[in-house]
Amino acid sequence: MELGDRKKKILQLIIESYIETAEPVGSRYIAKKNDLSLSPATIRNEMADLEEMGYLEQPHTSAGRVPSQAGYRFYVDQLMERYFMTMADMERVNQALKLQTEEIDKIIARVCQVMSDVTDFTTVAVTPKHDKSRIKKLDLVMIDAHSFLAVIVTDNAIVKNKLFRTSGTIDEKALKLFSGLLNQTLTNISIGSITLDMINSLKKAVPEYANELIPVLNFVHEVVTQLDRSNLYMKGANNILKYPEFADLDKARSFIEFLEDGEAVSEIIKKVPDGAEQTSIIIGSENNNPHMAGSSLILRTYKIDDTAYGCLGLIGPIRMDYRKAVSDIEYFGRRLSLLFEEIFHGGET
Amino acid sequence: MELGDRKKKILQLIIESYIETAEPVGSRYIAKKNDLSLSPATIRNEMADLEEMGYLEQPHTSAGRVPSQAGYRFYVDQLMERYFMTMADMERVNQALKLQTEEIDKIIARVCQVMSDVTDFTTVAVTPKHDKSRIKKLDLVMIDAHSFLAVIVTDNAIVKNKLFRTSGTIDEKALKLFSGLLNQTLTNISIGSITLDMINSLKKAVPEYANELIPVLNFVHEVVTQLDRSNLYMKGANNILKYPEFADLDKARSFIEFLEDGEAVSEIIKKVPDGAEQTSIIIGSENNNPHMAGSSLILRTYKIDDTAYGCLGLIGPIRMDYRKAVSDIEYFGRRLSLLFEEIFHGGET
DNA sequence: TGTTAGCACTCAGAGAGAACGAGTGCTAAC
DNA sequence: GTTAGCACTCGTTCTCTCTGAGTGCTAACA
Repeated sequence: MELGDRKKKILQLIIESYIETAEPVGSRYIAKKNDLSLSPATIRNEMADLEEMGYLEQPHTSAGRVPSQAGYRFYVDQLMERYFMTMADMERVNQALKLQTEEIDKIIARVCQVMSDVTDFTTVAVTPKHDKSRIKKLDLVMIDAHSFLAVIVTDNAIVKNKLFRTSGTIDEKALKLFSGLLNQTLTNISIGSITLDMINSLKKAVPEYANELIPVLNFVHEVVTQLDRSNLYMKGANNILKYPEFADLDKARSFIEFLEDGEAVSEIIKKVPDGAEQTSIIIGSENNNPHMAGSSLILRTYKIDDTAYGCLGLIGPIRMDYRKAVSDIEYFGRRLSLLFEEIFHGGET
Repeated sequence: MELGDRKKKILQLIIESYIETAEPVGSRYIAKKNDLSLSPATIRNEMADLEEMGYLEQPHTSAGRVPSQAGYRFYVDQLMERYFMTMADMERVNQALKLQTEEIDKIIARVCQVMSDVTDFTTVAVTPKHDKSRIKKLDLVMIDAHSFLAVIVTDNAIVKNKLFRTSGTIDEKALKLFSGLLNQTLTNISIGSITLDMINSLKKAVPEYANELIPVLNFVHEVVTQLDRSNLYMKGANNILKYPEFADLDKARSFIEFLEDGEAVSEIIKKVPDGAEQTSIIIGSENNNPHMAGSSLILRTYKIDDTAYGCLGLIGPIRMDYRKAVSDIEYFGRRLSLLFEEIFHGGET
């Protein structure tokens, strides 16, 4: 059966009312609420049809209707109107983002935090893999006679460091030698192409300093592996406590624990196609994870540079305000892409 | 009135039973539970006395007794027996801590996380002020013709960095000049003694490069201010959902929000005397914050080095297992002090 | 043919009251 | 000083009824 305009309108009204109030919607309410000028009885007929088609459900005989998962899907695909973020929220976002520039990952973590504050949802953010970036400089800074610090800087300004203690005393000269060696071999090639063999071969280059060098090489390997992987940030997991869906405390707590583990969410996000700035809406059980069957995800990719994309996400109950969520996340995604554009190709700071 | 041994024993039993079950404790239960071999009636007399003295309270006539704040205080000061952390928990802690060495703040954040997992409490950790540490090296790494990265390394291995973009092109020579200038003036003196004047005076040294240098100087100032301040980490705020005290969802949520703000907790921790490794127990309204009147804090200082102390904390309901909490936090404190001892004065890595 | 008024029916939720039982304080006897 | 006995309190739980929002169906209407 094809959905007539009137049915569409009714479905939309029901869904939007339910999103707002979390209460089953009755025919009377719809009849009064708007300009269709139809009697409750007529609305009831239409609602019965919509239920038959699978877009609505009835918690029990004497309750109103509630959107089904298919109902939300139809709404999101065909009925949902565009929403615009309020100026106040935009201002808030801009304020939060205009703080000092810092490490990429920290910027992303902060966006995640702000997004959770603004949207009242649990937010996640995946940092890009840095397998395409290159080590720009590998510095060994002497701290005292028994310790030095290794600092790795990449061409997209990621800095990793680690302190080392040595058994014997070390001197600047040995450190210079090491760092020369390391810089020679490992800089200016993409992280993804650095292999364990390459790193290991360096061990043989200075056998007399092997004791000191091996831990440094392990560190390099660790950093390379780390950068080759994307990272998941999650903020505001306890925002779910704001939704009546999670009024049951045990349910809420175990869901928060499940979320904070991060594994499952990562799994879902991985399936988002890479390489284009776009928004995905995953409703309820569409995510194929029984623990999250009652939740929806809105995902949005963002661009770091031509070789790296990351992903932002909102997690909320199925009955979430998709209009607002989509508009919000798109704003954040755009802002973030823009910010990186500025950082990497923009004017002066 | 002085507390006889029998009264003490009864008080202890009541408190420990209440800590375990969160249910008011009746006379029958105490009479049966243990070897006092007294009848419920006798226990009731004693309980009435203890209530009169202010150590116990009655939620209502027909309920059992519940410890008062004064009761917990007396328990903590005089009755509480030593408890030893289980080997399993210790093992868990050691596993979590033996991962790679990294930035001090990150180690502390991780300890905070592990502590929250092991204890089921909300945990906080204050990183030490680094006002006594010194800038060891200030490096400017050229990234491309229009950008460079400033990296600051302190003598206790803290690394801060920031990316800068320049309007004109820059060359290695100018960067060398800058970094020479900066290193000359700012290294090897304690962070606390670096003044804004000192930083500003550098602006005049190379007027021709002022445009490029000023942002860097601002960054230096920012880092110095940051290091001069202690940082608060908080983990497991939603652990409070595990306690029946927070069965009311709204209460729980607003308390979590209040906690995560961090301000109030910082305020309380500030009052802990610095400079010695010790445990403080702050019960209920003793913390002087109405929002936290229903919670207790266990605080433990730890030592980074002779000039810097930090603080770990557990936050839970007043009815918390003080025995276990104290033992746990002391173990973590000791482990952390030890870890830093190793990092800064220990053998090889 | 679509719309509507009318009506019987369903069922969750609120409220009232009764029964229960855990616990108390007091008294009197041991 | 201790304990058995007993009346009393009061939160909790259960049952029952009542209420009202909402439904589906039927028959009349435009």
